[in-house]
Amino acid sequence: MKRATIYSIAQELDISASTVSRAFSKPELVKESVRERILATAQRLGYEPNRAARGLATGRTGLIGLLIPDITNPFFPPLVRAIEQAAAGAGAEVLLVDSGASGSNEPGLIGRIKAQVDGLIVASPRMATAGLKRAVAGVPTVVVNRAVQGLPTVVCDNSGALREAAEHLYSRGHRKVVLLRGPGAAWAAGRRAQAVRRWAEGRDVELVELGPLEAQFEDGRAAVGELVGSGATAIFAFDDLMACGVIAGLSEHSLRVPADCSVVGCDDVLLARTVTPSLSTVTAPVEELGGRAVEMLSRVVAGETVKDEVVTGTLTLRGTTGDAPRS
Amino acid sequence: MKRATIYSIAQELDISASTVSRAFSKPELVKESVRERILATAQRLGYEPNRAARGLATGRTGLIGLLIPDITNPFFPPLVRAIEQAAAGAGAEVLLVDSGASGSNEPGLIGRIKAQVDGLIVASPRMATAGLKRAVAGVPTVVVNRAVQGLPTVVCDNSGALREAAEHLYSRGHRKVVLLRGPGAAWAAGRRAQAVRRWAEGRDVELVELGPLEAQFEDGRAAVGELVGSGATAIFAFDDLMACGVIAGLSEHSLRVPADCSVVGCDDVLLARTVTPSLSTVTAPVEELGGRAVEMLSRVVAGETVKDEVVTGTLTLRGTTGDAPRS
DNA sequence: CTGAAAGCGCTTACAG
DNA sequence: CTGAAAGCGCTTACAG
Repeated sequence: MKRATIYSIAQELDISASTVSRAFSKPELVKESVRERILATAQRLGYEPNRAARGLATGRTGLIGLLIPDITNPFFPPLVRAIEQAAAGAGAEVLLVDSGASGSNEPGLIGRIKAQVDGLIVASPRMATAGLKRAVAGVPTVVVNRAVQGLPTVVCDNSGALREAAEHLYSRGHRKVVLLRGPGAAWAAGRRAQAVRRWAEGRDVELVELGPLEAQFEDGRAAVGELVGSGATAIFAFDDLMACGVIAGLSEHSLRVPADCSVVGCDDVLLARTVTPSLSTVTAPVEELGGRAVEMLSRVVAGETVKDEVVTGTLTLRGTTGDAPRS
Repeated sequence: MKRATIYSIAQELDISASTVSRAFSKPELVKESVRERILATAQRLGYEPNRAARGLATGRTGLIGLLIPDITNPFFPPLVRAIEQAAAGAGAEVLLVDSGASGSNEPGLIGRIKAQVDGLIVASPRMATAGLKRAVAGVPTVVVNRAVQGLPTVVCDNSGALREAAEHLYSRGHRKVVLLRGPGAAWAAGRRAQAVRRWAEGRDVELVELGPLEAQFEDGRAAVGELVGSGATAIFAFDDLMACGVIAGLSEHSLRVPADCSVVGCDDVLLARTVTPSLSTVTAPVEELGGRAVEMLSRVVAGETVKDEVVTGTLTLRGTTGDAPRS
C-alpha cells in the first residue's frame, strides 16, 4: 500500500488537496470542522507530509547542518546534544558531519551538505578562515567558539574564569606556573593562552609556555616529562583532556596532585568528574552555547541581522588545585 | 542571483535539461564531450543538484536516521562517527536524533524523522520492543546492539571476552567476584550478566550480584560502599563508565587497584585509557559495528533480505587487573 | 546518445 | 473559508 498524500486524503473526504495542505501548513485558515476531519483521516491513513515535496515547494528543508571536528573529543557530545535539542524545539532536524579533525577536507564536507540544509552551524576551530568563508558562501551560517570576520558568531569566553583560577593559585602560593598551549590553529587555544599570559604579566610569577600541542590525552601526558624538575608547581592545560593526561603523567612520575603540583583544565567535560582527584576546571555553559547558536541561525535564515554573542565560562574548583608545596 | 538549476545550465549550453540531469545522475549515458561541457559550466555556476527535487522524483532522500539514547555516554560518539563515515562512503548523510535516554519518547522521535529518511539505524537499548516495532513500521530499519525479533540486527557479543577475563582473574587467585549489573531494560546488560553468571556456575567461585543499576559513573561509585568488607577481590562492571566510578569509589575507601581489588569494565571507551591505572576491559569493535549496520541498512533499503550479524569484543588487559590479595 | 513530456507531492498566489 | 492551477527542480520511461 502506497503512502498517503494530500490527494488521497482529499479524495477520501471529497475536498480539494489545497485544503488538506492548508490543514497542515496553515491550520488557522481552515474551518475547524473540516480540519478535524482531515486530521482524523490523516491519522487513520498514517499520513506524514512528504518533506521533499514540501522542501521543493517552499525552498526550506527543515534541516540544520552541524559541522564538528571530532565527536570523539568529549567537548562535543554535549554541544551536539544542546544543538539538536534546540533545533528540535524549532522544528528542525540536525545533519551531523564530523570532519575527523582534518580541517583540510572540511570545505568539501560543507559543499556536500550545503545544498540540503537551511543553515549551517560550524564548530570547527581549526579550519582556515578563508576556506571557511568561501565554503559557506550563500548558506546562512553561524560559527561557534571562534571569531570569524563577517560571519555571525557565538563564542565562550573563559578569560575571566581562567584569570580567577590563576589568582586562586597565586593566593595559595604558586609562583611558577606552566601553560600547556593547545593546537596552534585553534582559536580558543590562542585566547586561553592569552588570558593566562596577560594575568602573569606584571606579577611576580614565572610563566613557562609549552606547545602548541595537540589537544589529546597523550600530549598532556608526554608533556609532563619536560616539566618535572622545572620547579613549576601548577599547570594550566589547554583543555580537560590534556589536563587528564597531565594528571596521569604526574602520577607516573610519582608526583601527587595537588600536593606536589596543581592542575587546571578547561571546558568541564565528563572526564573532569571521573578522574581522581576530580579536576579543577572552567565550566563552559555548553547548553547555552548550543541554544544561542540555533537561535541565532534561525534569525540569519529569516534574513534578520544578528550580532555576535558571548557566553562566559565559570571557574569550578575541585580536587586538583591546592597549596603550593613548600620548597 | 538565484541558484543554478539543470534548466539554467541547459539554456546556457543550448541542450535539453534531461541531458543535464543525466550528466549527474547517469553520466555513462551522456556523450563524453557533452558531459564535460555540462560539468564545466555547472562548476562555473556553482550548481549543486537540489536534493529535495531529486528526492521527490526518486523517492529517496539520501538520509539515514540515527537514533541513540545519549550522545553523552562515551560509548556512542565513536559509533556515531563510524556510522557517519560509512554513510558518507555510501553517499548518504546522517540525521542524528538523541532521545536523551528517555526511552518513552523514542517512538515520537522516530515518527518525527521517519518520513524524511531512507532508513533508520536504531541504537536504543532500552526502548520497549513492541513500541519500537510499531514505530519503525514501514521504514527500513537496522537495530544495533540489541536483539529484536523480526528486525534485522547487528550486535556485539562480549560473552567470550568476558569469560576470558573471568578466567584470567580466576588464575590470579580471585574466588569472590562482584557483578555490577547494568540497566534492567538494556539488552546488553542482560547478556553481559549472563556471561559472567554462566562462567561462575560450577566453579568454586562466589558471585555477588548487584543491580540493576544505571550505567553511570556515580552509580559505580556509590556501589562500592556496599562491597567494602564483603571480601570480594574483583569487580565486573557493566560498562567502563561504571567501572571508572568503581575505581573512584575504591580510592575513596583507600583501597588500591589492583592490589586490593581488580576491576573489569566493558566497551573500551576513551575513559578506559585515561583513568589511572588504565582500565582492563572488553574492547568493542565499534567501527565494524557501525560499518556493518550501514551496510546492512543499504541492503534492507534495496529490498534484499539480510541475516543478523554478530561482531565480537576482545579482552584488553590493562592496569586494573592483578593477583588477588592474600587474605 | 538526446529531447519532450509527464510526474513526484507539496505550497501558494489568485479568484471566488 | 475553499478550489483550480501553476510551479518548485529533479528523474525517467518513451520515442527518436
